[in-house]
Amino acid sequence: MNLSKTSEYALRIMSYMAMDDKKLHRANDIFESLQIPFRYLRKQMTNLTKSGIIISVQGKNGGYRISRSIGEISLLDIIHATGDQQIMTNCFFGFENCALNRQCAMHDKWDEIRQNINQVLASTSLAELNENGPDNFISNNSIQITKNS
Amino acid sequence: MNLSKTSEYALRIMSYMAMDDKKLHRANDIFESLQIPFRYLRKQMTNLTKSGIIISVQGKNGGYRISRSIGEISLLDIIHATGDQQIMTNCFFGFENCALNRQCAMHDKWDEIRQNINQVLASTSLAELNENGPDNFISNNSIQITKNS
DNA sequence: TTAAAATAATACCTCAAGGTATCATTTATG
DNA sequence: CATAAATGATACCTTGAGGTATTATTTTAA
Ligand code: SF4
Ligand code: SF4
Repeated sequence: MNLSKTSEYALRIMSYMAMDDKKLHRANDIFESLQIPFRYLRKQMTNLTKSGIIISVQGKNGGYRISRSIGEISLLDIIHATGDQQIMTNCFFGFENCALNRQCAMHDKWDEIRQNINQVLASTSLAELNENGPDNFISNNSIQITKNS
Repeated sequence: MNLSKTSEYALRIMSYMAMDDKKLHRANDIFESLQIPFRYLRKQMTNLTKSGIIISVQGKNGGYRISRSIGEISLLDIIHATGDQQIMTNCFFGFENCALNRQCAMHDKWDEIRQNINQVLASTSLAELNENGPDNFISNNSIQITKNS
């Protein structure tokens, strides 16, 4: 599997924001804790805003805030918010149009794997994530990317 | 998850060849049953040859043959043969360098998912695939891509 | 020995995801 | 009001995976 990098970023961002979920987070603060190129992060923040999963406040002292209770936001919600709708291809072999007269040996196995992943992502909330080591998995070590304004 | 398209193609190719595993298959025959762009398929055939998972015979009446018993070739072997060494990123968030003072809530869940997938891929052989609907999952419907020599 | 039928090698093209740069807009505050 | 500090919009650049095109090589068989 590969989540798109964009989804990985979104997951980092939301997890970070969940650590102080009522706060208005500035893009700059988020940048300093995550390892995401600054301008790309900025772009994605407005994307996430458009998706409705966060809200933005413009102007001086502006920033972003999680729009719902972190107990109600699943990791799958976050992935979907980025536009990645389907995380794994339906057919293991990548066929768009399988005849499916009778299923091949991989069909059910693959289906099971996909369901398993979906179940984990759908049942894990930001709140749960937040209870467990957010100060760790958010690599709040020193910044590794230079910002360049 | 996404296997690379190249890996999906390799899985199709090997599955197809496994249907007649002692035969010398011409690239052209393979092309007509799978939905893979012809020239790209040709390129990949020589790649697979270099990897050793198939052997090639040049010249007129040449072609490709599976190099080992299909009972000994796992789907994971095929994926590895394409150069895709790691099918899922280790860290769910895509961090290269997680501090890991204490693991975050996703670490074990993600690990389990990865192991599960690996286990399925490593334990499913071409032979098993071949017992179950190869005439179906190999979309041997009419060709959908034009070959252009 | 020559032509045809196959694979091999090499170089190039294309496109979307990821990333950057610039300017515009909004808002707080002195 | 003017400035600064924040986000928004827009356009562009870069890179690698996927895909094409061309030429070279190997082998069979008429
Ligand atoms: S039966 Fe096999 S080939 Fe067909 S869609 Fe399912 S996994 Fe793909
Ligand atoms: S603990 Fe969490 S953030 Fe760290 S490597 Fe594991 S999954 Fe990634």
